[in-house]
Amino acid sequence: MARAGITVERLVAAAAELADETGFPSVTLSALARRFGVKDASLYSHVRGLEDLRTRLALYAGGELIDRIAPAVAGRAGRDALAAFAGAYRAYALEHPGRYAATQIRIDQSLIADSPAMRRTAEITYGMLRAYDLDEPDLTDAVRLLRSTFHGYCALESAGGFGAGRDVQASWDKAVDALHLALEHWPRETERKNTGHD
Amino acid sequence: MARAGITVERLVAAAAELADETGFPSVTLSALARRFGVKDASLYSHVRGLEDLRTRLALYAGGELIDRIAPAVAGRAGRDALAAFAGAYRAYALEHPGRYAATQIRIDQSLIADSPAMRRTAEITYGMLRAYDLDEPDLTDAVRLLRSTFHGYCALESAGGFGAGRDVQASWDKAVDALHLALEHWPRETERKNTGHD
DNA sequence: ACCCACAACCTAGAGGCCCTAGGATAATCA
DNA sequence: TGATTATCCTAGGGCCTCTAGGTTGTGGGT
Repeated sequence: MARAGITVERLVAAAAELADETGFPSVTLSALARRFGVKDASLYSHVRGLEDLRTRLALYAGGELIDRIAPAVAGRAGRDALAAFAGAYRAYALEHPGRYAATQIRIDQSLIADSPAMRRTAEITYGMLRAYDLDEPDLTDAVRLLRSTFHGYCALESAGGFGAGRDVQASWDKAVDALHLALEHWPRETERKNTGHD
Repeated sequence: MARAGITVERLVAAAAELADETGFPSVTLSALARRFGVKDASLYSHVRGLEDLRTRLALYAGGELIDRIAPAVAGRAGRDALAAFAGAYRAYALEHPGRYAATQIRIDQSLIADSPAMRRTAEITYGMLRAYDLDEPDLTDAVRLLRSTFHGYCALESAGGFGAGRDVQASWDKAVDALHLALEHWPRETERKNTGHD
């Protein structure tokens, strides 16, 4: 009997496609097995279970996302960098709704910590904020604000949370402008407190 | 055989409790039936199915949320109103993670449109922004920014997305400050375009 | 007070999912 | 080539949704 030639990598890649096609919640071991012409029990040789697969997918998508953002931001600073970051972020979220949804799931904090993608994301984000000349804890606060707004906007948009009356791209551009403005005139902390790289 | 006395209202209320206790994804018809000491098939007399229950829960939670926000905002304007809105929003999201998660699910747009909770939310949100003297389409853009940031922050926070290094409440206060600043110095549209109440 | 109709609940069962245990076989390597 | 290992299998348990159709408690009409 010919073998399907499954590897963890192929499994995760197929899961990513499946997520974008049918939505993250329906990336299931059964569906994946079906796609490989294999019984679902067979997948347990490659993956510990559904949760394992999903976290792998999350890290995979997180890597893809930052691989899109990094070149967009490269060589830019200030407002340009912010706009590039935002644009790449949202583009990925819209093009790959399933993968993007995967990045939102709760993951063991330790797994996140030593994921190269996450380190790279932190580097690039904090690097982008250098132009605004913020000190801790304002830096961390600013990062949290950016992440929140970007994520919130994409989540709401791809969930159909915005009405159709106003162009969604235009609102996004405005939001980025507003964030740039907020970063430039940031309400600074007078005294320095502890840091805590997000 | 004594009857359990189930109604749609009791069902949704129990689902809300269950959501907060064990997480939104595990609010299931079986679990709910178990809680009422009833077979799961019996619930189909009150609810069309799982999706029906979940959307009811979403609308219910949305109503609770705005019922928290409304009194907090009442009688305030400008920064005060914004801070009150933000505080009530986040407090609800943190106290009732399951219910809050329910509000995030994708719902038939028509169901949302004629939900009184959503109308009330729109009223209060746009009312709160009156102090900033924005015209359309900036108004809608501002609403989208606020919703995005609030939702994104709460989603990330309750998903454990923020490191422990910096106080989460302090970052939130800073974000609200930054939003207030952005609203005050909003990059206005020169020409008027179409409106589209979100 | 009684009967009827309806709503509330039941059992039975199909189908999908996750996951475990243990068996068969293809690929690989000594 | 023969042994080992990784890949895939069948079998089965548990939990889930949902449908079809049967029974029984309850309230309204007479």
